[in-house]
Amino acid sequence: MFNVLTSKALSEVLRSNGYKVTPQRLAVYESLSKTKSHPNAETLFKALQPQFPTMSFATVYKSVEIFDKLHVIKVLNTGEDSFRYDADTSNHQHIQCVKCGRVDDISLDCTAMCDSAETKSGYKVSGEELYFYGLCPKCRAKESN
Amino acid sequence: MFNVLTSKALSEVLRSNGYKVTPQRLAVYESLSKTKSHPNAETLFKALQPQFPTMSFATVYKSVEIFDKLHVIKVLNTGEDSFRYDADTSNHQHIQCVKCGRVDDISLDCTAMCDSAETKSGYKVSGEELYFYGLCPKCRAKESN
DNA sequence: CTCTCTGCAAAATTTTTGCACTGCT
DNA sequence: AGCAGTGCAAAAATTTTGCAGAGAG
Repeated sequence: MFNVLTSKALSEVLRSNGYKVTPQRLAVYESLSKTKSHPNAETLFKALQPQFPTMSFATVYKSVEIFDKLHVIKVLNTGEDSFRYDADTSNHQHIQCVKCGRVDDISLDCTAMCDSAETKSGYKVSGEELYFYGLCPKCRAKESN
Repeated sequence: MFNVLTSKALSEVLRSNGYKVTPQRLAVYESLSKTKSHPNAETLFKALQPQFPTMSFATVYKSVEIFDKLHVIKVLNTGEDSFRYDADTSNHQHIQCVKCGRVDDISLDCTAMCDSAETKSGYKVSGEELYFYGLCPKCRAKESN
């Protein structure tokens, strides 16, 4: 279901791939794994500021780049100007509110669709990114007022 | 199937929405509608250079922004650094080669999946963007050498 | 103790904006 | 003729890079 790593597990992944375990990297990952808001680099950076006043943007970007490379996070691409990040690497999709911009998780089975995509395209499909857009429950409620 | 506008039809859409019909806008749209390569702004700009040496990046961006607003093109978001554009507004999806980066069209029926997304999320779903990733036929052939 | 990582600032990239001039209607 | 559009350059926004000093293993 919800699939995030403990600090210990992350440390192990980093170490075994030749990356050093640093407080900054642990902090970036921990911050990401504790939210469901799918933050972008700026939001992530701001969230880390209070506890890590010296943390820099460069470190945030360098950290998520490594995490992405090691497949311990997912990079989301909702069509905004900046990327969002998700520590939950379980197979799931995302839906964004066209009004307030929030991004939520959904869990859909898309094997049939991927198979169909493979057949129709002639590609060897290795992954997919599905984004849905619409009005979130809260905005729907406001809308009907 | 493949759903692009003639210059005449585009002119009509522009005019009826209060936008002026200019050679640059027609050229940007025509260039987009004549390729299946889903170019980004830079590629589009370079393709237009020979015929329109004075064309600027600003004009390309301003044009596609209007086209997007009028729903006569689609903006693609494959996860690269820049956006790609597609003049085909028919209901279809995209697949990108993880090796050579090319983007191809696929046509899938995703009504069932959208319904499922709506039910599971509580959102009122109004649209979706599906991206598949894998090895294109050409790169598969090279791979097996 | 070595060598990677951090943090800062500067650079690179993509996209947007301001403004004088052009040209569509 | 009026006013939106173009084109240039400068600005903004996001991400990347270089490098000196800090710190993990």
